[in-house]
Amino acid sequence: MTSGLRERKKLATRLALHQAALQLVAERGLDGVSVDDIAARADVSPRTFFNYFPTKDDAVVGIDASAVGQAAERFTARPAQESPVEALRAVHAQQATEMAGEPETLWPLRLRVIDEHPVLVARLHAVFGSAERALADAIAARTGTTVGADVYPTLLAAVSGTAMRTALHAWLASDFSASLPALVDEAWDALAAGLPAPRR
Amino acid sequence: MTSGLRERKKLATRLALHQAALQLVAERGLDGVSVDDIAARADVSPRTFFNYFPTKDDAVVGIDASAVGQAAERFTARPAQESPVEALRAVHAQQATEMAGEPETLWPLRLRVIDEHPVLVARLHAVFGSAERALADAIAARTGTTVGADVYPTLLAAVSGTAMRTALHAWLASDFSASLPALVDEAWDALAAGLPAPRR
DNA sequence: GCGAAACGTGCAGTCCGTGCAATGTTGCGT
DNA sequence: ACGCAACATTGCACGGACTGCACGTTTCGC
Repeated sequence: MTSGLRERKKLATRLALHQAALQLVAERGLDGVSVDDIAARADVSPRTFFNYFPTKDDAVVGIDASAVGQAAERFTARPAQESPVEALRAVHAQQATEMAGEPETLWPLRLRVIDEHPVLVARLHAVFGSAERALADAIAARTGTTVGADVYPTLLAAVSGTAMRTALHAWLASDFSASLPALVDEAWDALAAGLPAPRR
Repeated sequence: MTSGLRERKKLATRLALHQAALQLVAERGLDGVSVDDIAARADVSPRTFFNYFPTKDDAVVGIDASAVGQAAERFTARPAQESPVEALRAVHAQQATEMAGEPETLWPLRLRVIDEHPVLVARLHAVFGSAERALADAIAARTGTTVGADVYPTLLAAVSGTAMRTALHAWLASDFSASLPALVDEAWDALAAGLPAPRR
């Protein structure tokens, strides 16, 4: 499937750099860590670092563009009779489960580090942003409109990103004791109801 | 009111730098413009540039933190019987009117330039982000919850930012021929209705 | 006016990010 | 097994972003 020694090595190096970046920044803060430090811990030359990430910040966030188109593809693959919101909820449910199930500490550490550095939050937004653009096209296709003619596709795509980010943030705030899928669901419940003031 | 020669000069220099940055980047693109170029056009030394903006990108975006808390304050000032969404709509309506009425070309140019550079979009998101944090607190106060206990305040604050950004983007896409307040309203209609698929 | 505080500026230095060219590794055909 | 072609790693040199510091100049409150 993944085949090739080359491919595997590349993936391994990329992950090593990402984890080195995460750990170091968690210890010393973003400004206390240089690209040279990260490269050193991952056992590659500083120059090689930039073959894997265009930016120090990107190495810390460590989400590749390939995972980005995924959401739009999954959305398109959902049964046609589902409404856009229903389809999105299903996609998010799947993603949330995957994130919560990964190497365990990766996402928590990532989120903790990102949350402490506004620059990285912005970077994360940028990553989501390109996913949302693809998603907007997919939504437009499903509803028979175009992104230019109607606000709906762009709005819904952006809102879905917001829902996921909010859930991730709440997950972090709960110190990862809450269930991520449950938080995602909660967010979508509020959205689907038109954001009414919560009863107390 | 604004008093002091010092204050006025500072404001003027800040604006000069921002506009210099905008124009230059519009002409040559973000990478074609150096801080020295911007400082030169605004008639200050390169070193002085950094007394006004922490970053080249910030000078291009040019939105100060003072305008940021504004949304939360206005929200809090709304009559108490309004629901959170109603109050937010009112605040956004006012903001949209102001933006559309400003020096005319400032926002259009800003949006055009920002939209062409993902890095700047991220920076804009960061600015909105701090506004949203303040807003979340205000929303929590209004609904009698706290930001920690419930997703609602954070979610609604983030969604409101999304609504405004989406409207701004649609405004840009219409080449500024559409009415910004109308676009904002349209976005909120969809949100308040729970984001149903648009009828065709 | 006058002293204190704020502002503008130059200088030196660190780090980020990139193009280029040399060197080492891997994959593949024979 | 061999050698060549493709690709990955690395060092070097460079331009630009940003910061701390020190010094001269301007403005403010009295």
